[in-house]
Amino acid sequence: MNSLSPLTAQFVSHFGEMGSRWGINRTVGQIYALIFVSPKLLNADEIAESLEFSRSNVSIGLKELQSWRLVKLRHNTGDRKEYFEAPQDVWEIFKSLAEERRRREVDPTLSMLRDALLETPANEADTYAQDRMRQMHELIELSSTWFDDVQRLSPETLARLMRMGSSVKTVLDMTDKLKIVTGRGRSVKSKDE
Amino acid sequence: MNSLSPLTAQFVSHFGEMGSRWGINRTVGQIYALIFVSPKLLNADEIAESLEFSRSNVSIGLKELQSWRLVKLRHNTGDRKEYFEAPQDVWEIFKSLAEERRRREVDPTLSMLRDALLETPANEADTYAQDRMRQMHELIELSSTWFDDVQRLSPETLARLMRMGSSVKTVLDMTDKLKIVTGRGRSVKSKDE
DNA sequence: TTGAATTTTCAATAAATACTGAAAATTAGA
DNA sequence: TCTAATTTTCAGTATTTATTGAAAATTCAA
Repeated sequence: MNSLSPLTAQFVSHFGEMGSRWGINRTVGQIYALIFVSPKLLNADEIAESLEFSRSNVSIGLKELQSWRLVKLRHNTGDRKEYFEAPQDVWEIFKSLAEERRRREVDPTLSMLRDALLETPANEADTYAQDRMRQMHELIELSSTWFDDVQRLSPETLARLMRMGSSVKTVLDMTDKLKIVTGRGRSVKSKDE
Repeated sequence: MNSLSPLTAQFVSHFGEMGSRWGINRTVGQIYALIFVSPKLLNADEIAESLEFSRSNVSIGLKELQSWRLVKLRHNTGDRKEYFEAPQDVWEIFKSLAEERRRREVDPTLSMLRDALLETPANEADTYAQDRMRQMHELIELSSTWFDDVQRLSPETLARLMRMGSSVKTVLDMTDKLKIVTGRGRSVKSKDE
């Protein structure tokens, strides 16, 4: 890793390792890490130089990162090169990642499950299998629509919710009581309402 | 896939594909899927037979699944073979998965970041890099302690929270008002309180 | 303890994935 | 339009990861 400060080198190399546990590969992880901590926009040649990868490898990696919406392409005036940066807001980054994983992994699974649930079970075992698939479908559907909802909260509200931690239960209980008293909203029933 | 019903075959093969996008590999994904939808405990030979993998491959795959706490080992009376099953409760499964990912991916990253944050930046660029790392650390720390908290909620409370979706904001606002009126708890201040 | 049943390990091989350099394609200004 | 700068593609190679069969280790009941 040519001329990287020890601090950055450490970070970059950790992301390389982690990258491969993730779907993403080592190179891509390192490229991202480098861009993430860089105070200035970087171009592909600089990245290839710093990380000692071939130019073509960097090109492929950057394409991958763009497809995950983790890096943004920029142009500097009077320079034909393409420059890259990571979005500033880490929440934004987190959301892109989540959205993209959802698109690639969750949605296809939901769609497969939906199809499977429409089929007529051929025997006992199929009936059981279908029931398991139903449970899985329900869980995934519930958690992903919830994630959608939460994502739409303002960062402030979200932070508030998070800071609240498990004491959120008290709050829920409180509002249920209020609803019962005032008669507003539907009261909360058992799981299968 | 020997003698699997079309329904199960479809499910198993989807998990195979997905498995490789995940950290897990194709074989492991398929083994898990098969166990998940099976109405009875399965032993390694049955799995090898159904999926047409070598016995040793199944053995390795099962070890991997156990290390993720995704399958449980059982013994049938009067039979020396080891039988496997997936936990019944899909929430349990989800939690194991999350915990294990955390242990393997999140915790090492947090620890690397903490180390990096203790170092003295050598120059401008390092100062910036460290600041970016601080942002990342904060986000990861916040979301993982939150996840811990949420995980501790009863399934009912959790379901309640989820069903509530983004209207949770209204509830938070409501309680803030109550707290102000009654003077209980600390009021919620700006992000950097 | 022994030994049959069973699981695990391991070295060899196969398959998949990553990486490179060189050539082709694209781009934007002259 | 032409050309130099730049990015992308691609076929070949290297590396990593997955898979297997056979041998070793373990286990449990007799």
